[in-house]
Amino acid sequence: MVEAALKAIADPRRQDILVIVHENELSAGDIASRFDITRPAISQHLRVLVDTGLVSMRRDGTRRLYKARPEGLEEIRAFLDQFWGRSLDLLKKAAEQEQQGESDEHTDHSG
Amino acid sequence: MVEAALKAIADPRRQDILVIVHENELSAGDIASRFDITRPAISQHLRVLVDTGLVSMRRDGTRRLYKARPEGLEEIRAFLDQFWGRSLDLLKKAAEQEQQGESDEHTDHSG
DNA sequence: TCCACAAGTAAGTTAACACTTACGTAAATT
DNA sequence: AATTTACGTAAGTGTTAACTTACTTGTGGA
Repeated sequence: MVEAALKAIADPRRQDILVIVHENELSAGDIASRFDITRPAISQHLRVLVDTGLVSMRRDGTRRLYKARPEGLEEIRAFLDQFWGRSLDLLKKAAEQEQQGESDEHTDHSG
Repeated sequence: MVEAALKAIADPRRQDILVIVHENELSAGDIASRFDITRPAISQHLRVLVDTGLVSMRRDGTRRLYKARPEGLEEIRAFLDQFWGRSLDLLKKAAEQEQQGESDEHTDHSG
């Protein structure tokens, strides 16, 4: 379930939508008007975002209002936290030491 | 660039790989042996993980050893943090209050 | 140098997905 | 009830990507 949210947030268009509905609760048409793609396409993205719990929706007459759902993002954060067992802090320190030994990229794979 | 990492981590197979190479530095073949899919498939996943900075690689004779790169994950976390402007805390509080008003799912979309 | 081992690369296949246009649906207006 | 407004759904298309089976590359040993 959280995996679906991760997949959902990986899409750049949905990222943009999330940013837009972050502070403002907006209608589907309003959201769509800010993009170059068609309204149905936005509708489908909104569907994904609602299904994965990243956005909530409520009806207002003939319109549908969407807004970001902080809990959804929080789930992703929690998932990433437990992802490699919260030993992140330890590994981070190791990484900081590593930084002094090598100042280049992570791997060259040029051969 | 971070977006690519997000996309990379969204894949369940790569998530599994990340977990495996989280604490142990393993060879490509060793990693592949833990999955049902073919070795080339794993090789391609490893390529993606290295390219997005989530995993590092070093050569050891004829083998190639992979291990998780905490910095990569950290970048994703940082991205999510700034994603909706760190006002997450405020929204989280709002969400906690919201919990008392509604105990059901985020949206029903059954109509 | 010839062989074996470890791994990446190429090319092709299938499925997923982000789109499109066309159509259906439901609430407000007249 | 018919119309308008706001939106979702259906069906089809092109592209991406996760796989497969072959093949190539590179390292170490006899």
